[in-house]
Amino acid sequence: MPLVLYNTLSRKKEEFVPLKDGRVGMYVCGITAYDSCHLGHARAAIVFDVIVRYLRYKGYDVTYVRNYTDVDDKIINRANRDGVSCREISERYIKEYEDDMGALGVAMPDIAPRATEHIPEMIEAVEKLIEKGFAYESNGSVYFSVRKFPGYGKLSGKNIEELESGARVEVDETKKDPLDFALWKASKPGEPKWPSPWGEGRPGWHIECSAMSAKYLGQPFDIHGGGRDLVFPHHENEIAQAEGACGCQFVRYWLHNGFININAEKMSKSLGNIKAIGEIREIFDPEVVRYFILSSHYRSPIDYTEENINNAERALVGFYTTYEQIVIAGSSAHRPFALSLSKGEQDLLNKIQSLKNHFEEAMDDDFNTAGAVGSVFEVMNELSGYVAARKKNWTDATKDICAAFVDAVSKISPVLGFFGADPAGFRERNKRFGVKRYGLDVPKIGSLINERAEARGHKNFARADEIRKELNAMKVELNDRPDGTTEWFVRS
RNA sequence: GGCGGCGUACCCAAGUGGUAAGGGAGCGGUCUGCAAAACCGUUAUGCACCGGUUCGAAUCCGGUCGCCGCCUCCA
Repeated sequence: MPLVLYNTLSRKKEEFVPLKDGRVGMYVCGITAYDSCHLGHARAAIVFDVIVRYLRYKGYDVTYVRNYTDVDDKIINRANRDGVSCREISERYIKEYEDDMGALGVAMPDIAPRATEHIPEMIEAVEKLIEKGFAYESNGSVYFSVRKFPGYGKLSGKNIEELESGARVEVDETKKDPLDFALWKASKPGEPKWPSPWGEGRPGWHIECSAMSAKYLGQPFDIHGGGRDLVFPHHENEIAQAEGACGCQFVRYWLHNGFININAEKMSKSLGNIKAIGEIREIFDPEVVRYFILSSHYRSPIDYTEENINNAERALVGFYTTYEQIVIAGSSAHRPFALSLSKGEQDLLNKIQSLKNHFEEAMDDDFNTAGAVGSVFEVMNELSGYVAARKKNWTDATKDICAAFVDAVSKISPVLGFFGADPAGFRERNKRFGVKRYGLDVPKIGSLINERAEARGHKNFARADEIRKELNAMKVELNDRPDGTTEWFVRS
C-alpha cells in the first residue's frame, strides 16, 4: 500500500517516494530555547514523533533530525533580563524541553543539532550565496536578496509584489530591499558573536536549518516538517537559501502541523492563555495528552478545553477498562487458533486480523491517526460484546480470539504511543493524576468509604447513599465489589 | 486588502462520488439494597445555506453566510 501525504509545496496529497529506496531523511524545526514550551510545541513534537514511528513501522530506515535554535534575539533578551548568559538560557530550556517531551513519550531524534555548534557550516553557506550573487554584505551583516531568487513564494503561495505592498515600515536601513532577510547579523555589544569574513556577528535564524539539514541529510532530502506558522517566512526562506546555494531542489515533501487553540482562541503570551507542558503533565497522564492530540488529524486545528481533554481521558480510560478483560481472557490462551470456531467467531477473528490493515490504510492516508483509533474501537466494541456474553466462561476459542486482539493492538500501540500500557497500571497511574488534578484528599476519601462500609453493614443505606453523594460531589465514584470491598476512582 | 483553510448530532471527530466510522455525554433496559462498571438497545432521512453536474453528492462545480490562520517573532 502506498503512503500518501499532503505536501504543503504542491497543496496536494502525493504518494511518498523516498529518494533512496528504503531510506528517509527527515528534518523538523525544533524550538528556540528561550522559554518553557507549551502544548503547541508538544503537538508538533508528538505529531512528527508518530510520523517517524510510522515510517519505521513501514520498514524505512529513517534519519530524523530536529534542531535547537540556541542563538537568537529572544534568547539574548531573556538572558539580559535574567542577568545570565545566553548559553545558560538555551541549556536550561533545551533540558526542560527534552524532559517534557520525554514525559510525553516523544522519542529523541537521531540527531539534535544546535545552531551554535554549526557556525562554520553557516558561514560557508552564506559565502556561497554571496558568491552566487544571491546575498550581499552591508555594514557587517549579510542579507539574502529575495528578488534574486525566482521561486520565492512557492511554498507559502505568496508573490513578491503582494509581500511588498503588505510590508511594514522597515527600520533597517542596511537592507537594499525590505523583503530581504538576514543571513548573518553584525553583533551589537554584549551579544554572542563569532568571527566571520564580515566581522564579528551571529547567524540569522533561517540559515541554521538549511545548513544543518544539508550537513546531516544532504540535498535534496525527503521530508521537512514544522508548525503551520513556519511556512512563511521561515521555510520559504530556507528554500530560497538552500536552493539558491546549491541550484538543486532542497526538500521533496513539506509537512506542517496545525495549531492548538485554547478555548477557541490562539495561544499567545499577550492573551495569557499559554498552556505550558509543565502544567499539563502534572494533571494529565501523558497517554491522555497523546490521545487528545492524535485523535484529530495532524493538520486540523485542535481546541484545548477542559471538556475536550476530559473527553479524551474518558475515552482512553474506557479503552483500558474494556481492554483489561480482553487481556485477561487472552493471557490464558494456550494454543493458536487450532480450534473450530463458530461462524460468528470466525468473522470476529477475521475482523481482528484485518485491524492491522485498517490501521495501515488510515495511516497511509496522510497519517490519519484519528481514523486509526476509530478502527481499534470499532473492533473492540464487537469483541467486548462477545466476551461479556460469555461471562467468565471463556472457551479456548474466546481466549484465542482475545489473544489475537491483544496481539493486533501490540502492533499498533508502539506507533501511536498509547493503548500499550498494562491496563491495571494505567488505571492506577491515571487515578493519581486525577487526584492531583482535583486536589483530592485521599485519606479523607478512605475514611468516608470506611464509614460507608460500616453504615452498609448496619443496613443503614440512607447514610451510605449520603456518603456516596458526598464523594460523588468530590468527583469520586464508588464501585462496590462482590467481595464486599469498595473501590474508588476519579470521575473526569 | 492579498493568500490559505474550515463549517458533519449536545460535545469531540473520521469520512473526497455509492447511500453517515469511532469516542464522550444523554436516554431506556439487564445487573445492583441503591449505585458504579460492564453488556444490550437508542440518539443526524441528514453533513452551514442556496443552486448546479450526476443514475447517485457530506464528498465535484458555482454562489451566499459564518469562523479561523498566515501576510511581523511564533509549534
